[in-house]
This record gives sequence, structure tokens and C-alpha cells, in this order.
Amino acid sequence: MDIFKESLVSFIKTAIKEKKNIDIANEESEKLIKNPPDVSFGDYSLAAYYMARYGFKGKPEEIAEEIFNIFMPNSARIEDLFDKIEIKGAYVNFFVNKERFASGIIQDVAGSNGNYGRGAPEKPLRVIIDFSSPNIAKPFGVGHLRSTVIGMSLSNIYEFCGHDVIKINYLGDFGTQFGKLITAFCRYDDIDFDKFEVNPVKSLYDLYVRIHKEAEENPSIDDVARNNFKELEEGLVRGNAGGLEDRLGSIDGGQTESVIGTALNKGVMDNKGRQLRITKESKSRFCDSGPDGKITLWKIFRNLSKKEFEGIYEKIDIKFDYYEGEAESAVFSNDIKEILLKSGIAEESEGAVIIPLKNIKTPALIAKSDGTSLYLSRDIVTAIFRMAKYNFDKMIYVVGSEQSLHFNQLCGIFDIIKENLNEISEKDNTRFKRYASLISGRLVHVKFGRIIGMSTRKGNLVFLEDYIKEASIKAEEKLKERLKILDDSMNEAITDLGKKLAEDWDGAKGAETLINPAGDRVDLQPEKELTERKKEQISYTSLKVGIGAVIFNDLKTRRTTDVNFKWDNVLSFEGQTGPYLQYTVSRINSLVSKLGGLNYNADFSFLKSDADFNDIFLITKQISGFRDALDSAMDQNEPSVLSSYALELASLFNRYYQNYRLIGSGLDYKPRLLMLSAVRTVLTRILNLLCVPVLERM
RNA sequence: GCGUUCAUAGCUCAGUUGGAUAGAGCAACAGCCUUCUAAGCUGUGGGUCGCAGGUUCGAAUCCUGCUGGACGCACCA
Repeated sequence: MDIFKESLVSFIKTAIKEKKNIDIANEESEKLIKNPPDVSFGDYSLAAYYMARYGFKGKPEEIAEEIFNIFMPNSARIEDLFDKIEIKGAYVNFFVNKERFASGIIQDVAGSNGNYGRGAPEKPLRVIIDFSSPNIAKPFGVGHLRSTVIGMSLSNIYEFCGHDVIKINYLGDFGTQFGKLITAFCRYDDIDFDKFEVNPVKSLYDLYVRIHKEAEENPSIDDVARNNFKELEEGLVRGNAGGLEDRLGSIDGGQTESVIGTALNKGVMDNKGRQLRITKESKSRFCDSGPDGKITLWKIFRNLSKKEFEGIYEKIDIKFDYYEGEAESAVFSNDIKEILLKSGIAEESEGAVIIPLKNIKTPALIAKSDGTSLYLSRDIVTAIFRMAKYNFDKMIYVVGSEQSLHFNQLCGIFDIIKENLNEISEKDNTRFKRYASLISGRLVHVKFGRIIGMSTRKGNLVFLEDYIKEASIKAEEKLKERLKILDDSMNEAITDLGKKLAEDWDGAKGAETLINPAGDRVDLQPEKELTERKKEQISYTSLKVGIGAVIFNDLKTRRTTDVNFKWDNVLSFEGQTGPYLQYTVSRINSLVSKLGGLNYNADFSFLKSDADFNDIFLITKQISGFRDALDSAMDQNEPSVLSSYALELASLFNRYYQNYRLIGSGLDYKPRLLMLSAVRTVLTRILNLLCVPVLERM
């Protein structure tokens, strides 16, 4: 909060105390102060309607008058900060001292060492953010991109606001479908093993599609698959005897290493420590040797897939603190089932195990009739493990809104466990009870809308990498076009120059360079000058612009609205787009360096009489709202709040840029340079928070 | 059928948590590059905030009903 608002907050608080003898908190006082919809109404306002609850009586206009009269005799207390206080209808409007405001904000940003807006809560929260979470046998598509960038961006936001964030990628590595995959893998003889290692996810997906098709005609395949899954799960459970309570005990003791081996992180080794590979020759060894071989096979699948995903994450600069998998929790699903059955929280129904929930008609299904685990039961175990490991205050699941029911059930289950804690026997369940009871109320499902109508021109699913490629190609076209225009204007300049050298022009055309009257060398053949370095620069820039366009496209609207996908929208880099923001930053970079760099010892003051003062004031006003935008983005788990905010700031800056020249004009550019830098600081910060690459130049 | 959710300019979306005159961007049209990057800027046109009630001093925002769309509804994840 700036000093202007701060002083209003304390003034209003005191006034209410003095006049009506009511104590209110600073936060409440702050809530009374609104930002008027238009600058002509001032910078802050107090609506009479809100004051009625503190005992102010009469028509709104009369109340406004009364409040105004409180301010007037005391105006000395605030006159330094405000130019004008006026009544307008039911509102008392405050006009800040613009010169003080503008220079104050610029000074704040300059003094923040690039950390303007960073939060430092008294009690930082420990927040787990579970996002991206692709299925290892399904290609990484645009749906996962949404979860990935929303999750990453929320992680960045919480962290920047001073909280302790743990980013987890919870791989979809388990479930009935893996029985299907194993079945398919062992069934078909024509698998291309080289392709399998290079592109495992696609290969697994193809297998899945193939067996699914075959199962439609031959339902017995489904039975084989279910059996294979059962074998897989039971095999894992057998290998990890001990049960949930023991496991929680070892987590308490600091042993957080995965129970199903370190496969997820280190690769799958044979007993001599060599990396295990599947080949045409070794395949039968995995397929025909009972559960152990199949478990190994499955471990290799998930390991290869994980590696492939990591390549994608690296490309778009996404990082996780931990990778987890569902399988880990599947091992203990049975223990959960037993506890909940014994305590009466869960009950049997048609051979399966369900938990009836309040307010939700569909009962939660936590075990299938063949005893194997389900998505929901694994999520219960996972949440308990995470509470034991990380003691989180809040856990956010960034998952599509189509899974609302699932997460409502998950939350409902922990509520019921907490309510019925006494029904669960203390014996052998102490740790379970401790951790499970803490979870209620701490889970948040951050849902997002679907992406509708996205397909290639042939109507197929779009893979993320192709999506980015498409955007990058478009960016490259645009970039080359711009360079060409630059060249053309350069040639025009040369033509002007050429008037002087008209006689020599033909000859000059063949020359590589020309010396202009100022003594600069002018390249005549920019095409030829497209050196390797330049080409590299172009493809680098294009890639980052493409990525920026794609990511920003996912973060610019509120998460819950479905995205109506249109190629034209993503491939346009004008207006409310990522490239527009990137462009704005690189424009500032260029300007700052042309003005000779920053000097923080410069004078921060602006004069009301300056031609550009009003626009500078508007820019600083926008900058001052950064903290609010951050808070609001965090409270609502909504990155788009920052997107809108950044677009507004960029737009204000670009207008300024267009209207006033800094080079060669009479304006004192030193304080303005700091203003530029402040805009850049905030925009760069937001781009970082939103996972949009920042470009030095474009 | 039940549940969740959405409906704002031709299109894509904002709308400060119930407050002042509903705003942007695309697209259309008209302008602006001898001068700091035109991925930019300026201007014009474009609205019964799905419909009907209700609550309130005050509703795009809250409640009810209706219409229309999306998603979900026990052995998938």
C-alpha cells in the first residue's frame, strides 16, 4: 500500500472512532476505500453507502457531506499528500498530489532492487501445488499445457508473495489401463523398439489405441488386461509388506524415498547395476516371467515416459520439486479401505467399497469388487503421505473442471474422517489419524475449462510440440518480414544518400558497403549479411515468441472459462497477446540502452507542467496497483488477473512511447529513464511469473 | 433425470467481490514510419449484459424460474 492510501486508512479509522466510537481494523478501513472508475473522480474514494453501517444517518448525499466536513478541519493532517478533496454525489473523492505520487512510486521501484511487489508474510504458508500430472501413456496435449502453465504460474505467484511452495508432478502411472498396455505390449510382435525408446509416450498411446480397438471385438482381452493389472498391483503390494502405519512411521523417521524403488528417478537397473532395456530378444523375458517381469516392464515404461516429459518441460522452462506417481499410493490403498470399513465410514456395496457423502449424491467408490485400487483411493493415500512428509497448510490440485466431482468427493472424505475420528481405533492407526484429520479444509481444486475445437487440419489431436512449432514458424515469418522492411527502409536511406552519389549508384550496388556522409558504414546487402549468428538469433527469438504466444494464450482468460480454440487467435501476435508484452519490454530495453543506461542517483521528480506529466502519472498509478493485482491473483488462484494487469500497463506505456520522444526532445530524460525502468521491472516480473519468456531484443 | 458450471459488442474476453457514464483486443473503416523497434499508436462505428420475476437506496454481479450450451453422474483416470 502506498503512503497516500495508508494515510486515508488511518484517517478514516480515527474518524469513525472519534465520531461514532466504533473501533475498526485497518483492513476494514482499507476496504472502504475504492478506486474510482474514472480519473475525473479522483484517485481514491469513499462511498457514503458504506458509512451507514457505522451509524452515519441520512441520505447518501448528506452522509457524504458529513464525512467531507470531518476531513476539512483536519486537512492539515493530509494536505501534504492530497491536492483536493471533493464531494460528488454520494462520494467523497480524493485527489493525490500527483508529483509526489509519481516520484514516490518510481523511487519505490528503483529502490526495490528488482523485487518490487515481493511479499513477506509474517507466517508463510507451506503450499503444495500438484500440477501438470500427465498420464504416461497419453501424449502431452494442450489440456496438460493448461494445467502446467496455470500450476507453474501459481507456484511462482505464491513464492513471490513469500510462501513456501512445493511443486509436485503426480504422474498418471497406474490403473487398469496399464494392465491393458502390458497386455498389448506382450501380445503384439511387430513393435519397433528403437522408436519405443525415442518416443515412448506416442508408442504406448498407439499400443493403447490398438488394443482398445481389438477389445471391442474381443472382450476377453479386457479380462486379461484386468488380470494383468491385478497381478501388477498385488505384486507391488507383496514387495512392500508392512502396511500404511509402518510407512507413515518411516516417513516420520525421515525416510521419504519411494517404496517401489528409485525407478522414477534413476532408471531401471538390473542386478548388476546396468540400465535395463527392452529389445526384441529380451521382451519374452519380461512378458513370460510372472508379476516381477511385468512390474519391471511397467517401470521401464514410466521411466522412459518421464524422460520424454522432462524434455518438454525443459523447453518451456517448467520445473518441479518432486515427481510422484500413483503407483506408490496404490500399494497402500487396501490399508485405507480396511480402516474405513472397520470404522463404519465406508461400507460394502455390490462387492465394491463406497463412502456415502453428505451433499453429494454419488457415493465415493474407493475399491473395486476385485479389490484393486482406484484413482480416488490412491489420492486419499497420497494426500496423507504428503501431509506426513510436508505438513502442508494448503494443497492445490490444478486439474480440469471435469474432475470436480472427484475432488469434491476427496474433500468430503477427509471431512468425514475428521468428524468420525473417534470411530477409528487408536491401535495401529495413530499416525493415520493424526495426518488424515489435519487434511480437512486444506485441499483446493483449482479447476480450469476445456479447450474446445483444437485439432490439426486433418482433425487430429494436437501435440504440444507441434503446437509450439506452428506458433514459432509464424513468429519467424513475421520476424523476417520485419527485417525485410528494415532493410527496405535502409535501402531507401541509401537511395537518399545515393542522390549525392547518383553517378556511382550502379557501381555502388555491387559494393558490399558504402560510407554515408556521417561516416558510418552502411551494408548494402543485408541478405548476404544474414550470418550464422543472425540466423541463430532469428530462430531463437521465433521460438521464444512462439512459446510466449502459446503460454500467454492459456493464461489470459479466467481459468474456468472454456477456451474456444482458434488457430488465428493464437497465431496473431497483436493486441492482447504474449508477444505484445515481450515486444514492450524489448522496446524499453532498446530505449534505455540508447539513452545511455540507468542512473539511480538521478533526480526522481517530475513537474506537473511537463507535457507528458499526466501520462507519467497514469503509468505510475498502474504500477502502484501491482501489489493488489498479485494479492488478488493469489487469493483467487487466478493468473489471469496478472495478465490483464500487465496488458493494461503495457498499453499505457506504448501510448506514452508513441506520444513523447525522449531522444532529441527537451524533456529531462533522467527521471523518465527511471520511469521506463520501473515499467520494465514490473512487466518482466509478470512475464516471469506467467512463464512467458522475456526477450532482450525482438 | 440429478449435479456442477457458463451465457456481456459480429468474434475472443475484462468488469476492482452489490456502487458513479458497462470496458479492452481482434475483425471493419479512416489515419500515423526522413526522427527512440509499426508485434506499435490515434480515431469511427458497434450493447435490451440470454429471457422473466424478486431482494436492495442501487444488480452485468445476489435469489427464484425459464431457455440454450459445456462438463460430470460407482467398479476409467
